[in-house]
Amino acid sequence: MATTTAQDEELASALVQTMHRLQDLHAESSRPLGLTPQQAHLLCVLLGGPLGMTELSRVLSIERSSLTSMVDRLERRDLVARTANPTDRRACHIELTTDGKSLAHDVHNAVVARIETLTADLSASTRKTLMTALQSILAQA
Amino acid sequence: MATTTAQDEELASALVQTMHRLQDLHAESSRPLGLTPQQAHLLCVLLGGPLGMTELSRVLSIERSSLTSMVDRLERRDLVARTANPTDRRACHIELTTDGKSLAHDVHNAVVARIETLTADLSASTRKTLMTALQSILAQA
DNA sequence: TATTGTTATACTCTATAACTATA
DNA sequence: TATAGTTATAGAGTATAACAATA
Repeated sequence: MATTTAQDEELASALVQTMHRLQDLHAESSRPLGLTPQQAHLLCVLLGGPLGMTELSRVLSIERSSLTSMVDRLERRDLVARTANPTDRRACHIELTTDGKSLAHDVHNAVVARIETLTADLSASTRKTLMTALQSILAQA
Repeated sequence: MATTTAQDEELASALVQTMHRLQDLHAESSRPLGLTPQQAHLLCVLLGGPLGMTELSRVLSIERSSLTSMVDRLERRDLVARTANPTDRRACHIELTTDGKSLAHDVHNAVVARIETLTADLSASTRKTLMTALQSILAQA
């Protein structure tokens, strides 16, 4: 059985605080570009290539029905497009338009730039250990 | 002028990914307790003591007008209460009720428990470095 | 005049349930 | 039957602008 120490809880709390701080920063970077944080996330995910609705909803951790309206709004702004899936007539691919790709790059760069200022003070070795730790955490998912 | 290396960007991207993963985990921990992630955040902030609307909106990074309706909903469920501020009749304190305090502890414990499973694999020294790095990042804010 | 909090309004995000078209 | 995506609906989160009461 797991014994939870005060240090464990402090670390977990620090991770939660950092999450909230990064969320704020993400929102602050998205807004000037005319995007909600959720829209920014969606566009950045699509930088990796087109995805179907079911797959995209899984990546974003939202219901497909919620995604439908999000995609509707972005499609109206010509930031994404629904394209037919040749091998399955029920399905579609969601892909970035030229404008969408450009905006996705902009928001990604803005977020990364903001975060880099937060990590600028860290030593090279701390940075390396941090990277390893984050990869370990992400691997649990 | 800042020179951005590929490693800097990788670290920033890993932080963003971790943020999204922790957000999901936070939502998954809140929902079974009947709370949205935003409501859970609000309640947990109030564990530190009562706050005025302006102060609370600043801590949560939302507009005061948005906070009004959130507090309305939580007050209807008897999780928080608005109490008068004796020294300023315009202002009020938002504080946890007995039920609210209990629920706030529950959600905090649930989130911490989930996060601890993610960091369980890290060595003591990695954990220590991670903690230091997070504190440095949080200090920038 | 400035500040505290609320109201009015309009969008966006989100889930659940029911539906259609296709596999 | 199962899956992909949508529609209908309801509630929650959010911002902007305008407001009342108090400082």
